Amino acid sequence: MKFLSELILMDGDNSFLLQKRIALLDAIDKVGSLSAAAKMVPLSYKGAWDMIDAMNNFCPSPVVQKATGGVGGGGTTLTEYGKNLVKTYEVIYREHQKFLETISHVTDFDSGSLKFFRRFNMQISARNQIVATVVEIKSDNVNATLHMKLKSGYIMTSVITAGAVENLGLNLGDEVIVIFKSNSVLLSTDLNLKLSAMNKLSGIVEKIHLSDINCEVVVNVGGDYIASVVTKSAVEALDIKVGDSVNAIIKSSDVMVGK
Amino acid sequence: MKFLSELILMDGDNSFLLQKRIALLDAIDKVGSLSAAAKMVPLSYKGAWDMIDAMNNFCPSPVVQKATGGVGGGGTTLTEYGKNLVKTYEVIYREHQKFLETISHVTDFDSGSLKFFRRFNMQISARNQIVATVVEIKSDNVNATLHMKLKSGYIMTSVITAGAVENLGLNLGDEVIVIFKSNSVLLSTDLNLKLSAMNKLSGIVEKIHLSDINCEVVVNVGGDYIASVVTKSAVEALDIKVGDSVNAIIKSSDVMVGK
DNA sequence: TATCAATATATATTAAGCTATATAACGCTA
DNA sequence: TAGCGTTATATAGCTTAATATATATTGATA
Repeated sequence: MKFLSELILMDGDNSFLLQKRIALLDAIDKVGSLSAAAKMVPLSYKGAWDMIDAMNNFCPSPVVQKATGGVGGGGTTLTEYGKNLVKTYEVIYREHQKFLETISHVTDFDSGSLKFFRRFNMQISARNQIVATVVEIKSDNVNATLHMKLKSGYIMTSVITAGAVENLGLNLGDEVIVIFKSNSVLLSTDLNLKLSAMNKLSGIVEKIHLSDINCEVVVNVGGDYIASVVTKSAVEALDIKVGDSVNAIIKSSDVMVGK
Repeated sequence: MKFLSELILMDGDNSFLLQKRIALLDAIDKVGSLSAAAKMVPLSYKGAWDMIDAMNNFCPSPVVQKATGGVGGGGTTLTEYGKNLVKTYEVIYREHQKFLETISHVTDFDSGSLKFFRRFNMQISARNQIVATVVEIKSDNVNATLHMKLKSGYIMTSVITAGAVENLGLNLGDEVIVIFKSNSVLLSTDLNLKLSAMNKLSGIVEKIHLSDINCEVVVNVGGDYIASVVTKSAVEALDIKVGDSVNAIIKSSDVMVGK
């Protein structure tokens, strides 16, 4: 979807104009008329008309459908494509704002470099990335123990270095991402198993994906999906099938935190 | 450094103007004169003068030092502050471009959401994040083995899911970030130790940071720093001191990859 | 002290974009 | 067929910002 980034983002010259364009689309969706939407934004009718015309020509698919004449004189409505454009813009805009906020914190003005990490804007290979809220922080000189609450209600524990807590600026109540590799996830069918200092999450097996040696098992834990890679023989020994109840077990030292 | 983000980034209305401002500063630094720099950008003299005046007034510290009269008529030179501004802008600009490029790939236009991860723009708690280049990819249905070359020449191995390789769009030659927790790093003084399927990196102990129970040891491996957290007793047993040669050992399944 | 090339400052012109306004075309309804 | 509120289209006017241009000022140097 390269075209989208060009329309929305590369337009750095005047992202302000872009915001008006999206506001216009949004208003059209609400009002059903270009002239009325133009007044809402506000924008002159011709200005609004030119914008829509430009977008319809530029986009691979029209953004609005216009009707002239008829009862009520006609009207303008968003196409499915136009609605997607608005929705996508909002996602990207929010993410962009977050980017702007973050980068000012991690940039070192005096040296002209990124303070902690060379790149913080990246995707990582870990399959398991779950949103959570920090509910407790315990720290000594070297290590810190974090407790985080998932939306399913489960509390997860992570042990990371105290330096990392400081670098991330972690505080109680922060929304964070709990990260762990699928290799770090063990499975157990003994639901009453007692373990210390471990994360134990009960869920339902959603999907099983086999290869010659390994096996990826996806477990639904209260709406969050956890991927586990275990050996094929382990799955056979436990006799795990889709729909079974299982425990996903993750060592707290295998759990990382992102913010 | 909140002010910086306001100057550089919040100026979304006309980041184009901003680019001109930076280009002007850069030209001044090269030429040593405002009028000559204005011609280079290009920009009218008054336009350039107004820009500089605005920046000098807006910034907490002047951006340039101007001299009128004297041999050669005077001149304009960047202050230390102005030089930092240019340097910092370049870092942020590059990072911003990367952001723009990435977000168009991970945004799903049809649903208006982020495709793979809810947030990819984050810092993570892992202390060890080292730049490397992908030199080999072996993949089966579930797992993939990656070989990556550090700038020090060492090859590191990572085992991640095949799905992750696909999501990240990993290819040979890509620049990636090797990520692992300091808890996953073992230390050994037996430099000839043979291990299979492990990452073994020789380096020099740079720093030792003690607490009651744990101990953080920082090892310099050919210019890259690797942090290891081990128990205090282990450090005492191995008798590790700053300046010693040690091996840092990381299981390949503990190594994550970021892009 | 005259000279020189730069800064400092003001004014008129140009360019671009948007607004305001007017008018035509349209097609359903009563 | 007359009425309506909308889209479609053209034009004149306003606003803003940048440019072009001109002129004064400055201070070390020959």
